[in-house]
Amino acid sequence: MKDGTDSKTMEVFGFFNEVGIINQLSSAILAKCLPDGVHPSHFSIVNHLVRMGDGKAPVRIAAAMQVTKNTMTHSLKVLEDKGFITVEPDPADGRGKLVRLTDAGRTFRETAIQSVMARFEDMIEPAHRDAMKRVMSDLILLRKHLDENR
Amino acid sequence: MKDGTDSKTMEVFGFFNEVGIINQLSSAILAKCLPDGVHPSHFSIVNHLVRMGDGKAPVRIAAAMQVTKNTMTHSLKVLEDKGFITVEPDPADGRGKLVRLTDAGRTFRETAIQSVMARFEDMIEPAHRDAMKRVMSDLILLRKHLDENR
DNA sequence: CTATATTAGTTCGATATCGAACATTATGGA
DNA sequence: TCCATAATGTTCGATATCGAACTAATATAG
Repeated sequence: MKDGTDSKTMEVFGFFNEVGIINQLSSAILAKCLPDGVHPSHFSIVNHLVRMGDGKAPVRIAAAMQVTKNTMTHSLKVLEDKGFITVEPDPADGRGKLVRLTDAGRTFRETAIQSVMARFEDMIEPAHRDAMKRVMSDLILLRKHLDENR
Repeated sequence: MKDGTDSKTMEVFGFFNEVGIINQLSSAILAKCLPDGVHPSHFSIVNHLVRMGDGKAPVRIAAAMQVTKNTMTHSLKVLEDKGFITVEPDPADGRGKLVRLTDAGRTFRETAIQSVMARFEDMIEPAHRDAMKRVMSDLILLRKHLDENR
């Protein structure tokens, strides 16, 4: 108001501001539930491979995770060193590689999820679950639109 | 479902997943609207000082931005080098410093906001503004709760 | 079939961020 | 008053991420 910003701008910035803070807080919580040396982004990659299926090319995972290829190269190296994934050449494309989960990777994900949910047990009350449910469809709408028009 | 995760976990992770993607996409858009060498986090600091008033201690800004003190030290150095802020010792507390905006800092914020909103003009339709308005109160509820219980 | 353009992955240098340890200054209780 | 405790800001080393340039392999146009 007093800074002269118009109402549309304040609405849009206000929305993205709330989203940014919630993301930061939830990432911080997740980070504390992960083993030392495992970053939330590493968890996201493993989680994605469990949910969407493994045997994917790094460039596909990078696109899904919204990071650059070089970042993915680095993250996959970390996950491979930890034994959570394997990275093999793609027999069908000499340029490509295929990423596959190991049992240790799947176990890591299960453990991490249990740890996070245990943390949330004391924290997320029914009212908050209801709020999450209420906003989901709109968030998906906005996410899809931003994703398609970036 | 097929991965055996229970429905509460899927709800909670689904919510934070959408929030994370939206945050990433909006940050990427903001980043492209900023001058070279200015990070979205730098914009956030200046924006915060305009909205909440300047003359604050770095540790206060760090708390508001949800980053550590050392990160704030670094970011303030960047902003000072760019001439967007001044950092002076706090006369009332020998340990502290006070951060103040310069005219260049305020101008930078105005320009950045105009640039981002111009980008959003072609992108955010009335339906999306409505969606943002609908979710705001629930997002604020969740943000406050997470913030208080971290 | 060959030359060009595109794609996958990597490497390099730079920046943002973090945790831990540190020096300096305030504050509060004996 | 004086010492223990806390708070502010900084420094250091490590990691995540990015953009740009590079190599190798594939795809496409002529």
